[in-house]
Amino acid sequence: MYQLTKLENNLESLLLEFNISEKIDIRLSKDESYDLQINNLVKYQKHPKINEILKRFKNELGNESFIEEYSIGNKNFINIEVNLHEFVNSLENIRNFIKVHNPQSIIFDYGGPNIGKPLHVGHLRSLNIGRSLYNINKLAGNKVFSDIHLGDWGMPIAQIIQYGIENKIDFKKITIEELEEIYPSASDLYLKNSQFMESAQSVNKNLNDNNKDLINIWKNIKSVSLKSLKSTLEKLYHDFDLWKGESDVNSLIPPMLESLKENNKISLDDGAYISNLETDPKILITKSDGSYLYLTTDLATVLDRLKNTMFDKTFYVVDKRQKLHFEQLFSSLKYFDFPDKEYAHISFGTLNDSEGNPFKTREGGTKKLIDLFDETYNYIEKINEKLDENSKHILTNTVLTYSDLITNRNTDYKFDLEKFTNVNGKTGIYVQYANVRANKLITDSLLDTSDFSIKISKLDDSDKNLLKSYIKFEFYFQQAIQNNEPHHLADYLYELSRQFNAMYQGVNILENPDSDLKHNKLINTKFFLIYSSLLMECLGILPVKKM
RNA sequence: GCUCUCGUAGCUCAAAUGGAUAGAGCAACAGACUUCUAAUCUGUAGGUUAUAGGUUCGAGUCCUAUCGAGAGCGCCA
Repeated sequence: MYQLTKLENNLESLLLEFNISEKIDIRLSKDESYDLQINNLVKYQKHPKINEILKRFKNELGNESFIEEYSIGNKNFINIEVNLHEFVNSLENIRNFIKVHNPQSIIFDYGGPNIGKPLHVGHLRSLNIGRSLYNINKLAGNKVFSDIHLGDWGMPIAQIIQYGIENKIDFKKITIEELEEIYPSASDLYLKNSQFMESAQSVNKNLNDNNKDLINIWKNIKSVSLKSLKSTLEKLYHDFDLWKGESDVNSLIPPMLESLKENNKISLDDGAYISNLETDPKILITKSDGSYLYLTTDLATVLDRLKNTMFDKTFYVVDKRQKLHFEQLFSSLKYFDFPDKEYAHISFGTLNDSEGNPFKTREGGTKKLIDLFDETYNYIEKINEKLDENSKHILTNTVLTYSDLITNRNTDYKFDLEKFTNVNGKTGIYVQYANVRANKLITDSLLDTSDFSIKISKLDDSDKNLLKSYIKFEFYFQQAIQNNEPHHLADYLYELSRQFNAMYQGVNILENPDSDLKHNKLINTKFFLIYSSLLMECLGILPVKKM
């Protein structure tokens, strides 16, 4: 952790004197009576100079003011108890402690909603995980860009246009409702009717070639769709820095392909261009009619970003079934000699209904995200009829976010509305409730917030448990940012909230005759609010004022 | 057929990348309310980590096999 960086460095250079190159890792202790542990010496139990090493370690540990006490157990596990007084004095600075040393520039690619159809439940995870990682990296001091990366090009659009042409639909007057009806019919027809398929493919080819009439139709569709998309996203408290789409890179593709041909990176196979990279399966770059694929536009998108957005990394927040696509994309970037940058597929599992089956409407179609929002909203309304509209809105988004982020992103999970809206358990409602209680307490107390000191001797167990839990923040934050896994922070927020509630419930704070005890608990509450709010920010959750 | 994930308490999930006695929540059971927001809190019980081997000081985590579940596999995105 931040306060112990110096100690870690000292211990590392100490070991170097014994020709041991070892990264010292101070971690949370498994032993309940301690806070931190160092396990690095376990593997050197039989080192000839272990006794001397231990002696030097004891010297270093003894000189560290942040350490109250330590013990070296069997097998040389080292346990550390932190000095609460020193720790409490540093608590306010948590926002500085989580800053990275070398800030980087990161693009978050949300793997695009398709403009032909409304946001469906499948988009929820990409939005939640993406927003959380975006916030976490921003708090860490990295430069971040979110790009919704719309699916506004390719076969789906061509299918819609061809369907519209055949059914004499006036695209200038088209509504979102009509558009939403066309897409399923068009894609259904595409699979069943080979003549329609050919026509649609020809539309796709002509779009790629910038046919003016088709582009005008496309513009109408996109504008109608985007308006609806933005209104749904606004309701879910999502926004993006970049509203780019696949269409934006269309003009970059022909020169890119020319260059790849010149450099002998791609060649014809059954009329289509495939990568010359030896892979199984082969990587398809264009279709045999010359039109483009998912991979073609993704490659060109990287070119576009290299030109317009300085970046060190790109994170593709896209579901795990597209693993092969991203493996192909990343190996192609390398094989095609694109500039060396970091690319990662932040994959996630499927969101299923409470039975564990894919989410469907009663009619069997894909379920709209806005419908899931409305159902959750109505459910919360039933539980507490007195809530104002804004609180219901925030709580709805809390439920949709927290329940999504509490699980490891790669695990498939079941959306169980009854479970997720329960105040008991690891739910968004529970963490909001603790935050509301704490806020009310501070407001009613008229606490002087300039004095953050605590009387250590007057702390009871519930105070200490809560205070010591703040030690874990940096560890979980690091876990989250290193592995791109928000669930560590979601789980930790529950732990803090539970411990706050335990402290709150123990004794009456405001009416307490012991003024030191009262002061301690109010300051502790203040700390809880700092941490709880910061965690909510990490997760993309707004604190509710009352509930 | 090939490739890749996964299998942890009755249920839903964790486990800091190989560290000590595998942790939470729900459900169950037993308690605490003329409340600073009880939409709460306290306690009890629940495990041969799918199975069988292996690697080493140490394995839920790594390797091999078997069983079981899911996903992907050039002209969709």
